[in-house]
Amino acid sequence: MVTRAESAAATRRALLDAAAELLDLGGPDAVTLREVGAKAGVTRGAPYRHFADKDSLLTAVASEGWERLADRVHALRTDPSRPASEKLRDAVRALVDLGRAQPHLHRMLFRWNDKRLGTLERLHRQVCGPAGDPDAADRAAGRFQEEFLAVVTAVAGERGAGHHGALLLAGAHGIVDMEHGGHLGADRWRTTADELVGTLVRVVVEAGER
Amino acid sequence: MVTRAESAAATRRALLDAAAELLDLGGPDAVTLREVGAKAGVTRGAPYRHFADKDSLLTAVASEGWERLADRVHALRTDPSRPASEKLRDAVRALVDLGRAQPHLHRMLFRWNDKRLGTLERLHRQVCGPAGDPDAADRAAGRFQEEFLAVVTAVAGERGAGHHGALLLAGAHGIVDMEHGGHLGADRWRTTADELVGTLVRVVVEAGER
DNA sequence: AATTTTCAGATGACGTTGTCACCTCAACCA
DNA sequence: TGGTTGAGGTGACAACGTCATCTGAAAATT
Repeated sequence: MVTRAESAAATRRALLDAAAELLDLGGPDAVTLREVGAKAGVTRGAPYRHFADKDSLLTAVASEGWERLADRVHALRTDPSRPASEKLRDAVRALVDLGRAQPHLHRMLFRWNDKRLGTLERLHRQVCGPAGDPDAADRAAGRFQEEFLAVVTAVAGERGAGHHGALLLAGAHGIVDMEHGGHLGADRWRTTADELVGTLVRVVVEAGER
Repeated sequence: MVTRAESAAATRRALLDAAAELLDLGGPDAVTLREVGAKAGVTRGAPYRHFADKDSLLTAVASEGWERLADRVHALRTDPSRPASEKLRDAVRALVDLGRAQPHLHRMLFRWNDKRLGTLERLHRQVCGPAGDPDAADRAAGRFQEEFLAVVTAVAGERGAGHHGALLLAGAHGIVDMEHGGHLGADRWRTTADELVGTLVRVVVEAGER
């Protein structure tokens, strides 16, 4: 026998999986609540028992993406059998790999607060208080950032670690994003995304050591 | 008296302006063909006389964004009154400024081939031949890249200019994109987007000189 | 054990959207 | 001048997000 809580949890999981799969295949617009429901074996209205709206569902998917990334970097960081510099390279590569394997999810990770127009967002938060769901994604992304920052610190020391960590993250994200857009494909640059990531890490680490 | 061609050209312009304005205000989803038409003084069906579909309209807007950027960098590059290193800094800053002023347009610039799933896209192009509209955006983006590359070459020389140019572009794009997403706002990094751009340019130029 | 409450899920409905087929009519060309 | 063209208007359609309402079974209460 299945308790109600179990059944609900299973449905929620199925909804998240279905949404993630549709996201990978066709991007956010391809994630229709009707099809998500169908894939999860429920009807179009069911998702509203688990998520406030479509955006919340996608935010939850992004949230799990950050979690996975954070776990991976954490495992990497706490592995004593490898030198710190290798760890940093692999931490960056973890982000790049996820971006390569799941381009649309990558886009989602760096877009969960897309709707806010900057200023409007802060006003909204001041008035309504922090919303429940976005904060989950916020926290998950924060966990990844903490882990990543720790890896950077292990290599470059406390001094300017945040600055260089942010530069690494932004650089890696930019490279992956431009690769998706086809902006690195032109043979104008005479390079590849992999070479760029390599140079990025080397150059930033050297700057950090100085 | 207005000729038909003039009237049509004016409508097309009005449609592009309206779409660009709506894009700036609320992102791609806020660009409704109905509202675009209304702003341009026509009805919802009229845009289809000028653009194949909504995506083509947005692609055309992105195309003009690239054009503007290319023009700006070109003017900068051919100004003899300033040192090459300053020009490079300002070329990067041109991209950053546009990203700051028009976040949604920035997103659009790096996303005009979002729908393609990489492999699928190439198959489609092989079968159907190059589509008319995406190639326009492609060319406009290419013009910007050429101009930017020329600026980089003037500073760092031919050797590895493409590599370092691509790294600069990807880095700048990544920084702006992360800023939009709020991922630089956390005081975890103890830095700002401006500082990051500064470090990026300095570090890459140093690497290029070596 | 019987009854009430709760809540996941189903269903019908509504407004909005992109898109198309069809219509109109003024500018254009022969 | 009469036919052609093509920009724009209009009605219609399917798909979508979302909500109000209903249902039935699990859970809580008595």
